[in-house]
Amino acid sequence: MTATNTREQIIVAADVLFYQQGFDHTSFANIAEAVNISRGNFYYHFKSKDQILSAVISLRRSNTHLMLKEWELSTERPERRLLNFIQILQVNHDKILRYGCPVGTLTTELLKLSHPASNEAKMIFTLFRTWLRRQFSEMGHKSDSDNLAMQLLIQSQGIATLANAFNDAEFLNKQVSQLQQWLDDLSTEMK
Amino acid sequence: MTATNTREQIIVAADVLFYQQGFDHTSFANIAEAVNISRGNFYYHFKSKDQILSAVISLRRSNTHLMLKEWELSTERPERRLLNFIQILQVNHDKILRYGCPVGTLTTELLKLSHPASNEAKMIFTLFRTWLRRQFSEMGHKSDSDNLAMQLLIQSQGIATLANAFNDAEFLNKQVSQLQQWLDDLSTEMK
DNA sequence: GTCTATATAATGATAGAC
DNA sequence: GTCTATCATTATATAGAC
Repeated sequence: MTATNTREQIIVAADVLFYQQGFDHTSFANIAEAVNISRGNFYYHFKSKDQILSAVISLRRSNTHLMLKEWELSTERPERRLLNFIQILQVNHDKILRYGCPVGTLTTELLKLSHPASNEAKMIFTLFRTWLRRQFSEMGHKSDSDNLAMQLLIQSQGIATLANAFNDAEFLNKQVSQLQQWLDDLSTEMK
Repeated sequence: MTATNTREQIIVAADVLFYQQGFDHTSFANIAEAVNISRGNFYYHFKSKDQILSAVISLRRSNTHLMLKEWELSTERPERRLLNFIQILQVNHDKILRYGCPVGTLTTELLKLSHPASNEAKMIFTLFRTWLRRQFSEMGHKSDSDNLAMQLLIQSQGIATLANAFNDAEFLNKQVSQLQQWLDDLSTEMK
């Protein structure tokens, strides 16, 4: 197996496990089992657990960045782009119910651990915030674009947390519909 | 030191530490240091770490129950009672910024750990949900009382998560004001 | 690049003296 | 009721053979 290959596999496996079990609770043994390598082999690719976390957060940041770019290229209409954001909750329906929002839960955990990487994790929120703000601005909501961006983040975080807590699929579907309606009202309002 | 006294102290110290550091990350050594007892003495009062968690959740449930009772006795007007709920975010301002919402963060963590006590933790959400529903119902919003209760929970969870992530006091204050305005509109709407 | 074997520290938990 | 001493287990991390 090539070096980059194994390294990539470790990052991807850690990404999933950190999401499902949390960072602190996930051990090298867990990741090693998922990738099918020995624990000792780890330290050829990463010097510490924190370095794996760094790599995972970098991956998430770049994936998020790519996703937002794609949404921007897929259509000229900002309302359509924003619809993509809302539909993350729908697309990742089952994962949200079981594990909540990957961005929110990781950031919250790292903050409680007083982990230095919490700032890096937070940047994913900032990525979304800036992108959302730009879409609202393009929609014509110049002056309150940041407020609207934060409203959408608040909603998605709250919905994910409660859908997870209550393990309620119907609730999740209903809230996504209400969010879509909110966005619709907001765009017709500007015409 | 009497048995109940030390036992109470352990529960209270664990309550704080679980909130600040998370359940999994908090060790007996941490709690022992806070209470100023030896690690061995623990097992006279609790058979396991899970039993301490159980006691902490029970305490939180009973405290929440008491608080809601008090709010109900303090005024006959449901809008005033609901205002108390919104103002938790204001009253616990600094804690929210540093550690997020105690109910949401514990429930989320226990779900990720697949911990059997997650259901008990979830009950605190249910306590709020039922209480909020009753207030909205008394306000005249009979048919959509549960939806409104969940809207308020969504907002408070989302606001707490993002205020924590961005460590933004101004954001928190502003969102509390907006929630109060939302509640105000909702109550004048019924007159 | 990957393995086995091992060092080291911390964890939850127990036993028994006082 | 509280302590010290200790056990078993797990964790991150290292050393060195292949």
